Amino acid sequence: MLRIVIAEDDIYLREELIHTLKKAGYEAEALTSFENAEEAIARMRPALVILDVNLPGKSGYELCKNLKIKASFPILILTARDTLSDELTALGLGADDFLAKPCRPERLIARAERLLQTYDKQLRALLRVGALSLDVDTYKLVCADKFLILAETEGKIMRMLMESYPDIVSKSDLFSSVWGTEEFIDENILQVNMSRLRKSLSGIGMENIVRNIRGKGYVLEVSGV
Amino acid sequence: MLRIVIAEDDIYLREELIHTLKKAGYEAEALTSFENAEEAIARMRPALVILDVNLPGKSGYELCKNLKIKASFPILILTARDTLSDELTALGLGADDFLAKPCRPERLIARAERLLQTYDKQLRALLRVGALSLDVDTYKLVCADKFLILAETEGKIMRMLMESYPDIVSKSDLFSSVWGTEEFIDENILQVNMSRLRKSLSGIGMENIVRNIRGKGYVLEVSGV
DNA sequence: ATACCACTTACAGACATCGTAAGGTTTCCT
DNA sequence: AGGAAACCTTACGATGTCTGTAAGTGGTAT
Repeated sequence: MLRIVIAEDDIYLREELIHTLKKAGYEAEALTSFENAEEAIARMRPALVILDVNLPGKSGYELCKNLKIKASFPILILTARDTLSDELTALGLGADDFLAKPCRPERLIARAERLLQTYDKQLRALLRVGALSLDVDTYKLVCADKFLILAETEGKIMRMLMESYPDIVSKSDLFSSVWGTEEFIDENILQVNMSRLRKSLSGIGMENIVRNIRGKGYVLEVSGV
Repeated sequence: MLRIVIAEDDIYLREELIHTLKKAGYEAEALTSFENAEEAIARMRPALVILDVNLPGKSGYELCKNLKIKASFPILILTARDTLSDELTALGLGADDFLAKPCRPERLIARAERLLQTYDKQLRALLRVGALSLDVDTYKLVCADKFLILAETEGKIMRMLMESYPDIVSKSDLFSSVWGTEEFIDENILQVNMSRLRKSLSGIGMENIVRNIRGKGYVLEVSGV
Protein backbone atom coordinates (compact mmCIF):
# COMPACT_ATOMS: atom_id res chain seq x y z
CA MET A 1 0.00 0.00 0.00
CA LEU A 2 1.28 3.43 -0.91
CA ARG A 3 1.75 6.20 1.62
CA ILE A 4 0.47 9.64 0.78
CA VAL A 5 1.47 12.51 3.04
CA ILE A 6 -0.75 15.56 3.32
CA ALA A 7 0.30 19.04 4.34
CA GLU A 8 -2.90 21.01 4.86
CA ASP A 9 -3.80 23.24 7.80
CA ASP A 10 -7.56 23.36 7.32
CA ILE A 11 -8.77 20.56 9.59
CA TYR A 12 -11.93 19.81 7.68
CA LEU A 13 -10.32 19.55 4.33
CA ARG A 14 -7.51 17.56 5.83
CA GLU A 15 -9.85 14.97 7.25
CA GLU A 16 -11.77 14.82 4.04
CA LEU A 17 -8.60 14.22 2.07
CA ILE A 18 -7.51 11.46 4.41
CA HIS A 19 -10.90 9.84 4.18
CA THR A 20 -10.98 10.01 0.40
CA LEU A 21 -7.50 8.61 0.00
CA LYS A 22 -8.00 5.82 2.50
CA LYS A 23 -11.19 4.79 0.78
CA ALA A 24 -9.23 4.57 -2.44
CA GLY A 25 -6.82 2.15 -0.81
CA TYR A 26 -3.96 4.43 0.09
CA GLU A 27 -2.28 5.00 3.39
CA ALA A 28 -2.94 8.65 4.12
CA GLU A 29 -1.14 10.63 6.80
CA ALA A 30 -1.23 14.32 7.56
CA LEU A 31 1.38 16.57 9.03
CA THR A 32 0.31 17.70 12.49
CA SER A 33 2.78 20.52 12.87
CA PHE A 34 4.40 22.68 10.25
CA GLU A 35 7.59 23.24 12.14
CA ASN A 36 10.46 21.62 10.26
CA ALA A 37 7.99 20.43 7.68
CA GLU A 38 10.64 19.44 5.15
CA GLU A 39 12.42 17.21 7.60
CA ALA A 40 9.16 15.71 8.82
CA ILE A 41 7.95 14.91 5.32
CA ALA A 42 11.22 13.40 4.20
CA ARG A 43 11.19 11.26 7.32
CA MET A 44 7.81 9.82 6.37
CA ARG A 45 9.16 8.52 3.05
CA PRO A 46 6.00 9.31 1.15
CA ALA A 47 5.13 7.87 -2.22
CA LEU A 48 3.38 11.16 -2.90
CA VAL A 49 2.96 14.49 -1.12
CA ILE A 50 -0.15 16.64 -1.33
CA LEU A 51 0.70 20.18 -0.37
CA ASP A 52 -1.44 23.20 0.35
CA VAL A 53 0.14 26.48 -0.64
CA ASN A 54 -1.30 28.41 2.30
CA LEU A 55 0.38 26.99 5.34
CA PRO A 56 1.01 28.77 8.62
CA GLY A 57 4.54 30.11 8.86
CA LYS A 58 6.18 29.12 5.66
CA SER A 59 4.79 29.39 2.17
CA GLY A 60 3.82 26.14 0.53
CA TYR A 61 5.74 27.22 -2.53
CA GLU A 62 8.88 27.66 -0.52
CA LEU A 63 8.39 24.22 0.99
CA CYS A 64 7.79 22.68 -2.39
CA LYS A 65 10.94 24.19 -3.78
CA ASN A 66 13.03 22.90 -0.90
CA LEU A 67 11.52 19.44 -0.98
CA LYS A 68 12.12 19.15 -4.69
CA ILE A 69 15.84 19.67 -4.31
CA LYS A 70 16.22 16.13 -3.13
CA ALA A 71 12.76 14.68 -3.41
CA SER A 72 12.31 11.21 -4.78
CA PHE A 73 8.55 11.53 -4.67
CA PRO A 74 6.05 13.54 -6.69
CA ILE A 75 4.35 16.61 -5.22
CA LEU A 76 0.78 17.68 -5.88
CA ILE A 77 -0.05 21.28 -5.03
CA LEU A 78 -3.43 22.39 -3.71
CA THR A 79 -4.56 25.98 -3.84
CA ALA A 80 -7.66 27.93 -2.95
CA ARG A 81 -7.35 30.34 -5.83
CA ASP A 82 -7.59 28.95 -9.32
CA THR A 83 -5.56 31.42 -11.26
CA LEU A 84 -3.15 30.79 -14.04
CA SER A 85 -0.37 32.56 -12.20
CA ASP A 86 -0.77 30.23 -9.20
CA GLU A 87 -0.59 27.27 -11.47
CA LEU A 88 2.48 28.55 -13.22
CA THR A 89 4.23 29.35 -9.98
CA ALA A 90 3.53 25.89 -8.60
CA LEU A 91 4.66 24.04 -11.67
CA GLY A 92 7.65 26.28 -12.10
CA LEU A 93 8.85 25.30 -8.65
CA GLY A 94 8.96 21.67 -9.54
CA ALA A 95 5.51 20.56 -8.46
CA ASP A 96 4.30 17.63 -10.50
CA ASP A 97 0.66 18.54 -10.57
CA PHE A 98 -1.72 21.23 -9.48
CA LEU A 99 -5.33 21.29 -8.26
CA ALA A 100 -7.69 24.05 -7.16
CA LYS A 101 -9.79 23.59 -4.03
CA PRO A 102 -12.40 22.45 -3.63
CA CYS A 103 -12.03 19.52 -5.94
CA ARG A 104 -13.98 16.36 -6.48
CA PRO A 105 -12.57 13.24 -4.84
CA GLU A 106 -12.48 11.31 -8.10
CA ARG A 107 -10.40 14.05 -9.61
CA LEU A 108 -7.90 13.96 -6.80
CA ILE A 109 -7.62 10.19 -6.88
CA ALA A 110 -7.13 10.19 -10.61
CA ARG A 111 -4.30 12.70 -10.33
CA ALA A 112 -2.66 10.83 -7.48
CA GLU A 113 -2.89 7.57 -9.35
CA ARG A 114 -1.28 9.03 -12.41
CA LEU A 115 1.64 10.45 -10.50
CA LEU A 116 2.25 7.21 -8.65
CA GLN A 117 1.99 5.12 -11.78
CA THR A 118 4.76 6.89 -13.63
CA TYR A 119 7.01 6.70 -10.66
CA ASP A 120 6.39 2.98 -10.33
CA LYS A 121 6.93 2.32 -13.98
CA GLN A 122 10.46 3.66 -13.88
CA LEU A 123 11.31 1.54 -10.86
CA ARG A 124 9.82 -1.63 -12.25
CA ALA A 125 12.35 -1.64 -15.05
CA LEU A 126 15.17 -1.94 -12.54
CA LEU A 127 16.97 -5.18 -12.00
CA ARG A 128 19.10 -5.15 -8.89
CA VAL A 129 21.93 -7.29 -7.57
CA GLY A 130 23.95 -6.09 -4.61
CA ALA A 131 25.12 -2.57 -5.28
CA LEU A 132 24.30 -2.84 -8.96
CA SER A 133 21.15 -1.73 -10.64
CA LEU A 134 20.31 -2.20 -14.29
CA ASP A 135 17.55 -0.54 -16.27
CA VAL A 136 16.50 -3.30 -18.64
CA ASP A 137 15.00 -0.87 -21.15
CA THR A 138 18.02 1.35 -21.61
CA TYR A 139 20.74 -0.86 -20.18
CA LYS A 140 21.84 1.90 -17.87
CA LEU A 141 23.89 0.30 -15.14
CA VAL A 142 24.25 2.19 -11.89
CA CYS A 143 26.73 1.37 -9.16
CA ALA A 144 27.15 3.68 -6.20
CA ASP A 145 27.65 7.12 -7.71
CA LYS A 146 28.75 6.04 -11.16
CA PHE A 147 26.81 4.87 -14.13
CA LEU A 148 27.29 3.52 -17.60
CA ILE A 149 25.10 2.87 -20.59
CA LEU A 150 25.76 -0.50 -22.14
CA ALA A 151 25.34 -1.39 -25.79
CA GLU A 152 22.48 -3.74 -26.52
CA THR A 153 24.37 -7.01 -26.67
CA GLU A 154 26.45 -6.22 -23.63
CA GLY A 155 23.30 -5.17 -21.83
CA LYS A 156 21.54 -8.42 -22.66
CA ILE A 157 24.45 -10.41 -21.32
CA MET A 158 24.56 -8.31 -18.17
CA ARG A 159 20.84 -8.76 -17.70
CA MET A 160 21.14 -12.50 -17.99
CA LEU A 161 23.99 -12.55 -15.49
CA MET A 162 22.05 -10.44 -13.03
CA GLU A 163 18.83 -12.39 -13.44
CA SER A 164 20.62 -15.65 -12.85
CA TYR A 165 22.73 -14.36 -10.01
CA PRO A 166 24.26 -16.00 -8.05
CA ASP A 167 24.07 -19.02 -10.32
CA ILE A 168 26.44 -19.75 -13.13
CA VAL A 169 25.04 -19.02 -16.55
CA SER A 170 25.96 -21.58 -19.17
CA LYS A 171 27.06 -20.51 -22.59
CA SER A 172 24.07 -22.12 -24.22
CA ASP A 173 21.78 -20.19 -21.89
CA LEU A 174 23.49 -17.00 -22.91
CA PHE A 175 23.21 -17.89 -26.56
CA SER A 176 19.52 -18.61 -26.30
CA SER A 177 18.73 -15.49 -24.34
CA VAL A 178 20.92 -13.08 -26.26
CA TRP A 179 20.86 -14.49 -29.80
CA GLY A 180 17.77 -16.68 -29.53
CA THR A 181 19.48 -19.87 -30.53
CA GLU A 182 20.80 -22.75 -28.47
CA GLU A 183 23.19 -23.97 -31.11
CA PHE A 184 25.84 -21.33 -31.12
CA ILE A 185 27.31 -21.24 -34.59
CA ASP A 186 30.26 -19.21 -33.52
CA GLU A 187 31.64 -19.75 -30.06
CA ASN A 188 33.79 -16.67 -30.42
CA ILE A 189 31.11 -14.02 -30.62
CA LEU A 190 30.18 -14.61 -27.00
CA GLN A 191 33.77 -14.20 -25.90
CA VAL A 192 34.14 -11.02 -27.88
CA ASN A 193 31.10 -9.53 -26.25
CA MET A 194 32.19 -10.73 -22.84
CA SER A 195 35.43 -8.96 -23.45
CA ARG A 196 33.60 -5.80 -24.45
CA LEU A 197 31.35 -6.01 -21.42
CA ARG A 198 34.30 -6.39 -19.09
CA LYS A 199 36.02 -3.43 -20.65
CA SER A 200 32.89 -1.33 -20.28
CA LEU A 201 32.54 -2.36 -16.65
CA SER A 202 36.14 -1.53 -15.86
CA GLY A 203 35.37 1.94 -17.15
CA ILE A 204 33.46 2.58 -13.93
CA GLY A 205 35.89 0.73 -11.73
CA MET A 206 34.18 -2.64 -11.76
CA GLU A 207 36.93 -5.01 -12.68
CA ASN A 208 36.63 -8.72 -12.07
CA ILE A 209 32.93 -8.93 -11.48
CA VAL A 210 32.30 -11.19 -14.45
CA ARG A 211 34.05 -14.46 -13.82
CA ASN A 212 34.45 -17.41 -16.09
CA ILE A 213 34.06 -20.91 -14.73
CA ARG A 214 36.02 -23.11 -17.04
CA GLY A 215 33.82 -25.46 -18.96
CA LYS A 216 30.66 -24.27 -17.14
CA GLY A 217 29.93 -20.69 -18.10
CA TYR A 218 29.98 -17.26 -16.45
CA VAL A 219 29.00 -15.85 -13.06
CA LEU A 220 28.59 -12.42 -11.59
CA GLU A 221 30.72 -11.78 -8.56
CA VAL A 222 29.70 -8.67 -6.70
CA SER A 223 32.21 -7.75 -4.07
CA GLY A 224 31.38 -8.00 -0.41
CA VAL A 225 28.57 -10.56 -0.64
CA MET B 1 15.52 10.17 6.67
CA LEU B 2 15.20 6.71 5.25
CA ARG B 3 12.91 4.08 6.68
CA ILE B 4 14.22 0.58 7.18
CA VAL B 5 11.76 -2.15 8.06
CA ILE B 6 12.91 -5.20 9.98
CA ALA B 7 11.28 -8.61 9.99
CA GLU B 8 12.98 -10.55 12.76
CA ASP B 9 11.29 -12.64 15.47
CA ASP B 10 14.17 -12.83 17.94
CA ILE B 11 13.43 -9.94 20.29
CA TYR B 12 17.00 -9.31 21.34
CA LEU B 13 18.41 -9.22 17.88
CA ARG B 14 15.50 -7.10 16.74
CA GLU B 15 16.14 -4.44 19.36
CA GLU B 16 19.80 -4.50 18.61
CA LEU B 17 19.16 -3.98 14.93
CA ILE B 18 16.83 -1.11 15.59
CA HIS B 19 19.35 0.48 17.90
CA THR B 20 22.19 0.11 15.43
CA LEU B 21 20.22 1.51 12.54
CA LYS B 22 18.81 4.42 14.51
CA LYS B 23 22.26 5.35 15.68
CA ALA B 24 23.33 5.41 12.06
CA GLY B 25 20.63 7.93 11.28
CA TYR B 26 17.92 5.73 9.85
CA GLU B 27 14.32 5.37 10.81
CA ALA B 28 14.07 1.74 11.91
CA GLU B 29 10.80 -0.09 12.45
CA ALA B 30 10.15 -3.73 13.16
CA LEU B 31 7.22 -5.89 12.26
CA THR B 32 5.32 -6.82 15.40
CA SER B 33 3.25 -9.61 13.94
CA PHE B 34 4.01 -11.91 11.05
CA GLU B 35 0.44 -12.34 9.97
CA ASN B 36 0.01 -10.78 6.54
CA ALA B 37 3.61 -9.75 6.62
CA GLU B 38 3.75 -8.89 2.94
CA GLU B 39 0.84 -6.53 3.19
CA ALA B 40 2.21 -4.97 6.37
CA ILE B 41 5.63 -4.38 4.89
CA ALA B 42 4.34 -2.91 1.68
CA ARG B 43 2.14 -0.61 3.73
CA MET B 44 5.17 0.78 5.53
CA ARG B 45 6.80 1.90 2.28
CA PRO B 46 10.27 0.97 3.35
CA ALA B 47 13.40 2.23 1.65
CA LEU B 48 14.93 -1.10 2.61
CA VAL B 49 13.75 -4.34 4.22
CA ILE B 50 15.90 -6.51 6.45
CA LEU B 51 14.46 -9.98 6.57
CA ASP B 52 15.25 -12.96 8.75
CA VAL B 53 14.74 -16.27 7.00
CA ASN B 54 13.46 -18.05 10.08
CA LEU B 55 10.15 -16.47 10.84
CA PRO B 56 7.21 -18.09 12.63
CA GLY B 57 4.62 -19.34 10.24
CA LYS B 58 5.93 -18.55 6.82
CA SER B 59 9.44 -19.02 5.54
CA GLY B 60 11.42 -15.85 5.05
CA TYR B 61 12.35 -17.09 1.62
CA GLU B 62 8.74 -17.39 0.66
CA LEU B 63 8.12 -13.88 1.93
CA CYS B 64 11.09 -12.52 0.04
CA LYS B 65 9.92 -14.09 -3.17
CA ASN B 66 6.46 -12.63 -2.82
CA LEU B 67 7.68 -9.18 -1.87
CA LYS B 68 10.01 -9.11 -4.82
CA ILE B 69 7.22 -9.60 -7.28
CA LYS B 70 6.25 -5.98 -6.90
CA ALA B 71 8.85 -4.58 -4.57
CA SER B 72 10.30 -1.19 -5.26
CA PHE B 73 12.74 -1.51 -2.40
CA PRO B 74 15.82 -3.64 -1.84
CA ILE B 75 15.75 -6.65 0.50
CA LEU B 76 18.60 -7.77 2.73
CA ILE B 77 18.36 -11.32 4.02
CA LEU B 78 19.60 -12.39 7.45
CA THR B 79 20.29 -15.99 8.31
CA ALA B 80 21.62 -17.90 11.30
CA ARG B 81 23.44 -20.44 9.21
CA ASP B 82 26.24 -19.26 7.05
CA THR B 83 26.20 -21.84 4.32
CA LEU B 84 26.69 -21.31 0.65
CA SER B 85 23.37 -22.95 -0.13
CA ASP B 86 21.54 -20.46 2.09
CA GLU B 87 23.21 -17.61 0.36
CA LEU B 88 22.44 -19.00 -3.05
CA THR B 89 18.82 -19.60 -2.17
CA ALA B 90 18.42 -16.08 -0.85
CA LEU B 91 20.03 -14.36 -3.78
CA GLY B 92 18.29 -16.62 -6.22
CA LEU B 93 14.94 -15.46 -4.86
CA GLY B 94 15.69 -11.89 -5.68
CA ALA B 95 17.21 -10.73 -2.41
CA ASP B 96 19.64 -7.92 -2.98
CA ASP B 97 22.09 -8.85 -0.30
CA PHE B 98 22.77 -11.50 2.28
CA LEU B 99 24.29 -11.54 5.76
CA ALA B 100 24.95 -14.27 8.34
CA LYS B 101 24.06 -13.67 11.99
CA PRO B 102 25.60 -12.54 14.13
CA CYS B 103 27.17 -9.71 12.24
CA ARG B 104 28.99 -6.58 13.22
CA PRO B 105 26.98 -3.38 13.19
CA GLU B 106 29.42 -1.61 10.87
CA ARG B 107 29.02 -4.40 8.42
CA LEU B 108 25.26 -4.16 8.45
CA ILE B 109 25.29 -0.40 8.07
CA ALA B 110 27.72 -0.59 5.19
CA ARG B 111 25.49 -3.04 3.37
CA ALA B 112 22.37 -1.01 4.01
CA GLU B 113 24.05 2.15 2.82
CA ARG B 114 25.18 0.55 -0.38
CA LEU B 115 21.74 -0.77 -1.21
CA LEU B 116 20.09 2.57 -0.55
CA GLN B 117 22.65 4.53 -2.51
CA THR B 118 22.13 2.72 -5.76
CA TYR B 119 18.41 3.06 -5.51
CA ASP B 120 18.68 6.80 -4.96
CA LYS B 121 21.06 7.30 -7.83
CA GLN B 122 18.61 5.90 -10.34
CA LEU B 123 15.84 8.15 -9.07
CA ARG B 124 17.94 11.29 -9.02
CA ALA B 125 18.34 11.11 -12.78
CA LEU B 126 14.59 11.50 -13.22
CA LEU B 127 13.06 14.73 -14.37
CA ARG B 128 9.32 14.84 -13.89
CA VAL B 129 6.49 16.97 -15.19
CA GLY B 130 2.92 15.88 -14.62
CA ALA B 131 2.54 12.30 -15.77
CA LEU B 132 5.83 12.41 -17.65
CA SER B 133 9.16 11.28 -16.38
CA LEU B 134 12.44 11.55 -18.22
CA ASP B 135 15.71 9.87 -17.41
CA VAL B 136 18.24 12.52 -18.36
CA ASP B 137 21.03 9.99 -18.80
CA THR B 138 19.30 7.68 -21.23
CA TYR B 139 16.46 9.89 -22.43
CA LYS B 140 13.95 7.24 -21.52
CA LEU B 141 10.60 8.94 -21.31
CA VAL B 142 7.90 7.22 -19.30
CA CYS B 143 4.24 8.13 -19.35
CA ALA B 144 1.71 5.97 -17.56
CA ASP B 145 2.39 2.44 -18.75
CA LYS B 146 4.23 3.30 -21.94
CA PHE B 147 7.77 4.34 -22.54
CA LEU B 148 10.04 5.50 -25.29
CA ILE B 149 13.75 6.03 -25.71
CA LEU B 150 14.53 9.30 -27.41
CA ALA B 151 17.54 10.00 -29.60
CA GLU B 152 20.06 12.36 -28.09
CA THR B 153 19.00 15.59 -29.77
CA GLU B 154 15.31 14.93 -29.22
CA GLY B 155 16.08 14.06 -25.63
CA LYS B 156 17.96 17.29 -25.05
CA ILE B 157 15.07 19.27 -26.43
CA MET B 158 12.60 17.35 -24.29
CA ARG B 159 14.76 17.91 -21.25
CA MET B 160 14.87 21.63 -21.88
CA LEU B 161 11.12 21.76 -22.31
CA MET B 162 10.54 19.83 -19.10
CA GLU B 163 13.05 21.83 -17.09
CA SER B 164 11.49 25.09 -18.21
CA TYR B 165 7.92 23.92 -17.81
CA PRO B 166 5.50 25.64 -17.69
CA ASP B 167 7.37 28.51 -19.27
CA ILE B 168 7.90 29.04 -22.95
CA VAL B 169 11.36 28.15 -24.17
CA SER B 170 12.76 30.52 -26.74
CA LYS B 171 14.53 29.23 -29.79
CA SER B 172 17.79 30.83 -28.75
CA ASP B 173 17.56 29.07 -25.38
CA LEU B 174 17.06 25.79 -27.18
CA PHE B 175 19.98 26.48 -29.44
CA SER B 176 22.29 27.31 -26.61
CA SER B 177 21.30 24.31 -24.49
CA VAL B 178 21.16 21.74 -27.28
CA TRP B 179 23.84 22.96 -29.66
CA GLY B 180 25.78 25.20 -27.34
CA THR B 181 25.46 28.31 -29.45
CA GLU B 182 23.12 31.26 -29.23
CA GLU B 183 23.52 32.25 -32.83
CA PHE B 184 21.67 29.56 -34.65
CA ILE B 185 23.26 29.25 -38.03
CA ASP B 186 20.41 27.23 -39.40
CA GLU B 187 16.94 27.94 -38.11
CA ASN B 188 15.68 24.82 -39.77
CA ILE B 189 17.57 22.22 -37.78
CA LEU B 190 15.51 23.02 -34.70
CA GLN B 191 12.29 22.59 -36.60
CA VAL B 192 13.43 19.31 -38.03
CA ASN B 193 14.23 17.98 -34.60
CA MET B 194 10.98 19.33 -33.19
CA SER B 195 9.22 17.46 -35.91
CA ARG B 196 11.10 14.29 -35.05
CA LEU B 197 10.38 14.72 -31.36
CA ARG B 198 6.68 15.17 -31.99
CA LYS B 199 6.60 12.09 -34.17
CA SER B 200 8.38 10.09 -31.48
CA LEU B 201 5.95 11.33 -28.85
CA SER B 202 2.93 10.46 -30.93
CA GLY B 203 4.29 6.93 -31.03
CA ILE B 204 3.20 6.53 -27.41
CA GLY B 205 -0.01 8.43 -27.84
CA MET B 206 1.25 11.84 -26.80
CA GLU B 207 0.12 14.09 -29.57
CA ASN B 208 -0.03 17.84 -29.14
CA ILE B 209 2.04 18.19 -26.02
CA VAL B 210 4.72 20.28 -27.70
CA ARG B 211 3.17 23.55 -28.77
CA ASN B 212 4.66 26.34 -30.78
CA ILE B 213 4.04 29.94 -29.78
CA ARG B 214 4.49 31.93 -32.91
CA GLY B 215 7.51 34.17 -32.71
CA LYS B 216 8.21 33.19 -29.09
CA GLY B 217 9.30 29.60 -28.94
CA TYR B 218 7.92 26.28 -27.67
CA VAL B 219 6.05 25.09 -24.57
CA LEU B 220 5.13 21.77 -23.09
CA GLU B 221 1.43 21.25 -22.59
CA VAL B 222 0.65 18.26 -20.46
CA SER B 223 -2.99 17.35 -20.55
CA GLY B 224 -5.18 17.68 -17.51
CA VAL B 225 -3.06 20.18 -15.62
C1' DA C 1 -1.79 39.38 -51.24
C1' DT C 2 2.48 38.65 -49.54
C1' DA C 3 6.07 38.09 -46.46
C1' DC C 4 7.31 35.52 -42.56
C1' DC C 5 7.33 31.69 -39.73
C1' DA C 6 6.57 26.93 -39.06
C1' DC C 7 6.29 22.09 -40.67
C1' DT C 8 7.60 17.98 -43.26
C1' DT C 9 10.13 14.73 -46.16
C1' DA C 10 14.23 13.08 -48.47
C1' DC C 11 19.10 12.49 -48.57
C1' DA C 12 23.88 11.69 -47.36
C1' DG C 13 27.67 11.87 -44.10
C1' DA C 14 29.14 10.53 -39.38
C1' DC C 15 29.09 7.50 -35.79
C1' DA C 16 28.25 3.52 -32.84
C1' DT C 17 27.41 -1.32 -32.75
C1' DC C 18 27.78 -5.89 -34.36
C1' DG C 19 29.74 -10.21 -36.05
C1' DT C 20 33.93 -12.23 -38.30
C1' DA C 21 38.59 -13.32 -38.39
C1' DA C 22 42.91 -14.29 -36.59
C1' DG C 23 46.31 -14.63 -33.25
C1' DG C 24 47.57 -14.71 -28.22
C1' DT C 25 47.16 -16.43 -23.36
C1' DT C 26 45.77 -19.39 -19.67
C1' DT C 27 44.55 -23.82 -17.78
C1' DC C 28 44.40 -28.61 -17.42
C1' DC C 29 45.85 -33.28 -18.31
C1' DT C 30 49.15 -36.73 -19.56
C1' DA D 1 57.33 -30.41 -19.93
C1' DG D 2 54.31 -30.33 -23.77
C1' DG D 3 50.16 -30.11 -26.14
C1' DA D 4 45.31 -29.51 -26.57
C1' DA D 5 41.25 -27.25 -25.19
C1' DA D 6 39.11 -23.31 -23.42
C1' DC D 7 39.31 -18.63 -23.03
C1' DC D 8 40.80 -13.76 -24.18
C1' DT D 9 41.87 -9.82 -27.07
C1' DT D 10 42.44 -6.76 -31.03
C1' DA D 11 41.46 -5.30 -35.65
C1' DC D 12 38.37 -4.80 -39.50
C1' DG D 13 34.43 -4.21 -42.45
C1' DA D 14 29.24 -4.39 -42.77
C1' DT D 15 25.07 -2.61 -40.95
C1' DG D 16 21.99 0.49 -39.04
C1' DT D 17 20.84 4.57 -36.42
C1' DC D 18 21.33 9.39 -35.78
C1' DT D 19 22.29 13.93 -37.37
C1' DG D 20 22.36 18.09 -40.14
C1' DT D 21 21.44 19.93 -44.89
C1' DA D 22 18.42 20.91 -48.45
C1' DA D 23 14.25 21.94 -50.53
C1' DG D 24 9.57 22.43 -50.84
C1' DT D 25 4.75 22.85 -48.55
C1' DG D 26 1.48 24.84 -45.39
C1' DG D 27 -0.30 28.32 -42.30
C1' DT D 28 -0.79 33.05 -40.28
C1' DA D 29 -0.56 37.90 -39.52
C1' DT D 30 -0.35 42.48 -41.45
